[in-house]
Amino acid sequence: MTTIYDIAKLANVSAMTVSKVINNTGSISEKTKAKVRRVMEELNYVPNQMARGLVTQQTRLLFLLITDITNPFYTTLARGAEDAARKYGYRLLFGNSDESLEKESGYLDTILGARADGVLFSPAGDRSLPHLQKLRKQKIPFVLLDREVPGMDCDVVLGDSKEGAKLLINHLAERGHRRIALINGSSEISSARLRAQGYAEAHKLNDLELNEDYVLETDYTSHQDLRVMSGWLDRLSPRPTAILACNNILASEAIETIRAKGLKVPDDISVVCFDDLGYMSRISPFLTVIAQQAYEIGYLGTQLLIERIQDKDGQRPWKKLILPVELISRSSVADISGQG
Amino acid sequence: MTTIYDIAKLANVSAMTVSKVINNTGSISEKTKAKVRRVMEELNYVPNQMARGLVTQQTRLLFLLITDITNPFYTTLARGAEDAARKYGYRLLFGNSDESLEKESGYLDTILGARADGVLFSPAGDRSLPHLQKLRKQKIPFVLLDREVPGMDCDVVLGDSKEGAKLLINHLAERGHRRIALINGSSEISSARLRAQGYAEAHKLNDLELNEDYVLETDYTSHQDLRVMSGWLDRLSPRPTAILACNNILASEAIETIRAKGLKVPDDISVVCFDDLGYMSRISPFLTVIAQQAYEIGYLGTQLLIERIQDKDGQRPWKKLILPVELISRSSVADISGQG
DNA sequence: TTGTACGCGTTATCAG
DNA sequence: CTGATAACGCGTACAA
Repeated sequence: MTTIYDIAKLANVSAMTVSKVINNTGSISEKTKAKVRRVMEELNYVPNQMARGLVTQQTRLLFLLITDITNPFYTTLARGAEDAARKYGYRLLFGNSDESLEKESGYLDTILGARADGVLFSPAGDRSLPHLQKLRKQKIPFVLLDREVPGMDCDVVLGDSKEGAKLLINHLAERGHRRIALINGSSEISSARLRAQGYAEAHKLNDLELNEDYVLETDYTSHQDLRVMSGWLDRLSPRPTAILACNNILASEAIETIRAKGLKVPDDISVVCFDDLGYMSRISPFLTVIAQQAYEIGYLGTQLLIERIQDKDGQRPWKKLILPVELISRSSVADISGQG
Repeated sequence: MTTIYDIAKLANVSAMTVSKVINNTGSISEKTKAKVRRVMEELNYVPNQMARGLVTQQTRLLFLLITDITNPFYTTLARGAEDAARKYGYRLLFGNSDESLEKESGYLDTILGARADGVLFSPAGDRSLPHLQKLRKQKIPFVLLDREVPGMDCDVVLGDSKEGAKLLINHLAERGHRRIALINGSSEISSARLRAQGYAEAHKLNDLELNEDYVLETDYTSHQDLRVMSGWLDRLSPRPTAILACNNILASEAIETIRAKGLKVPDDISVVCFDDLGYMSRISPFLTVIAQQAYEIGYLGTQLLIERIQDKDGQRPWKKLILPVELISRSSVADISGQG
């Protein structure tokens, strides 16, 4: 591949002159600049970022690790991160951990090996802690997105999970629901814990009875979810009149489970969940959801990260941003306040 | 950051020995290996891939460039690519060009600069040709996904767009539709052209009249789409009884447009499109679609790419894989064969 | 305004 | 089995 030496030879200058032209450092006559640039064009020269990074000790590369690339919440978040990165002159690369600690670890090696300048990290769960510690030890700045990890002080940007759960329960309670089940993600995920808390608190506020059987903990994205849900729902007696699913995928699984039993949503069971479905909601405005500001979480997180990178070894305190959520009411909830 | 020299010093060996332990090259006594490994653990050592890549001239990094990260078609494709890459010991990074040649060009620089071993490329359109030529000139192997680019001979993996369009038109024709509009993507995108062809051919086969006014060409993902569609639909007289949208996003916009006029889908206008909605289809099994084998396109494309990479300067012919599509019939099509 | 020497962290080559 | 040396492509510091 072409190097600055190839360019230098053809342009009859030294390699250093080429380097200076590329980086606009030092002072080079317009004439030489033009000449060098012409040769670079001809040879389709692209600076080797590895060599460059090796000497400058920075890559201007940001890395975004998300846990589910098929979830509109994360892809919208990615868009926000991308826009912010672009604005500040950084490049952004994505990785998808698929909720797996193992895959996460693989991406960590990629990140560490590539010496990314910073990382936007949506951790698979609390057990991601060692991964974060690794990052910290190598002094690579990172910002947690969507999920916190106990034991790690750092910048975080979150949606207001607890408040979201409360809004959802209130919404259901207002419509006469008193038996509301919760299909939660793993309790090793901070947002799932917060949502469970909101669920519980809202129950007290609305004077609803809490029933442990009504709470199901699942892995996100598990292929077993459907089977587990089905058995769980069968065992529930009396049947809940509503289900709060902790993300859109769980909601889709819940709906499939319900329908497989010949029941209808919302006639027999209402379903609400966290995270909107992007433009898919336009096609069938069905699910009542808590919409998080996904784009903003990505955008603000990236800004925070870049500030950290640029204010090297500055000792200002960690920031924790909690963005408000919004309830979008559609048609997956039945009003049963007239009955019973 | 820790280097092999730090390790070497602490382990009382030379840097070379450390390198050999890392790469399992040469022969090192088990004892030294163990010692070196212990020190690496302690210091959380991660090899610098930049330095490594500089000397080995390979990165074992693959790059996947997609045009819309929020579209389930591409994210499913990404999953397939990821799995294949992992299987063969490569790392996969994503970029999102957002249908923009400019952003695509930015990612191209990243890819070229990072000296990726290979690229999975879903081009923004025909005008991506110079980008591909750049890649070719630098001898970086690539495989085109989902879209071809005229003038560029290379490996390609596609869904069968023409056949898909035909299936959709046949499906509509069988249900009595004779005025079917087409909302297409830019004619600078190969898949859009093929879909238009399939649309036209199926019209002839079904003895339907072709009406140019019934064909709308849009940018994918344009914010203007909604306004344009609205005006276009108003001008159509008589109104089409069905619309074929060339991807799921266009379909969502079409549906929104239709509903904004107080019309119903499918009662007043039926809507079908390309690409399924992933798990979202479970929530509301509404849209009748042509499902492409997104996962397989990603997986096979990656396999093809890796073969190319490993069989360096082999002169075997380019492969063009066209994967079959499947029509999934749901409820966005009305049967009007009984009426007039 | 331009060029030389050196080092970034690693591996290939070859010598011990 | 282990180590010294050069080289990968580039930028910094300094010299010319």
